[in-house]
Amino acid sequence: MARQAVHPEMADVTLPQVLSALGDPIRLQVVRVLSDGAEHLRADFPHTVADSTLSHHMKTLREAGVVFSRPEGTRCYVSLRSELDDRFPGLVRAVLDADATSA
Amino acid sequence: MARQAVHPEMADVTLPQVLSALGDPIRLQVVRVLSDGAEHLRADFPHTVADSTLSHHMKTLREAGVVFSRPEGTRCYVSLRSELDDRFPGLVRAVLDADATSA
DNA sequence: GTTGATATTCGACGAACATCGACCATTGAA
DNA sequence: TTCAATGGTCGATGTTCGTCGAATATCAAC
Repeated sequence: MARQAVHPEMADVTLPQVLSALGDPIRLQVVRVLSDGAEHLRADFPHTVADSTLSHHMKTLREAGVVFSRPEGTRCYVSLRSELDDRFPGLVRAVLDADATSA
Repeated sequence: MARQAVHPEMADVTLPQVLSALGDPIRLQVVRVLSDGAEHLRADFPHTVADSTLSHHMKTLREAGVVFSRPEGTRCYVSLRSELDDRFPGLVRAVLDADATSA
């Protein structure tokens, strides 16, 4: 993969930014996959869009402080950023619960 | 005001739609004002944008099932839609709490 | 009626976004 | 040292979004 791991400081992350990032069906689907707390690879995420498009969504989630990307070799392990819960306690949980009960 | 009351069925409201609606600073500010559970008038909302712009944001919130508009005379009373909490339990509360603790 | 207050709609604009295909960068292995 | 695999970046394109001012609709009060 190309370099890069631009993760913002949690203090710089705003609530509208986070909600906006979660307010897209594909990105929400990504977060749902990550909700088990484990690291996941590209293969676990939706193939409903082009790879480049998914990259874009990942970038959005990363820049909103929602996910953490850890490159390893040619792979890229993605997980939820736990610090997000320090900044906005209970928020992600509430969103995931809402997502689960609305299915 | 022009006749209007396009409130969607709660069942048709999607989570991304709600999150997207809340993912804007001005709309979030509106929801914060409404968080006391009471009805509010235009005058209570931010004057930082043009009236027409605020109308637009109100429409977005209405169509996302977040707020309820009740015209009365020339006024327009706006409040949070309580059914939203039936559809996505705890969501709005979590967002408002996150908003409060991040200030 | 006419006027004034209040809110929505309309038409327009630039900015931001989602999407794609094509290309580039990094790495591990043949 | 090539090569394939993985994933990120770039440029283009069409769409949506936030914003405004102006026009319109509604109602109250005179």
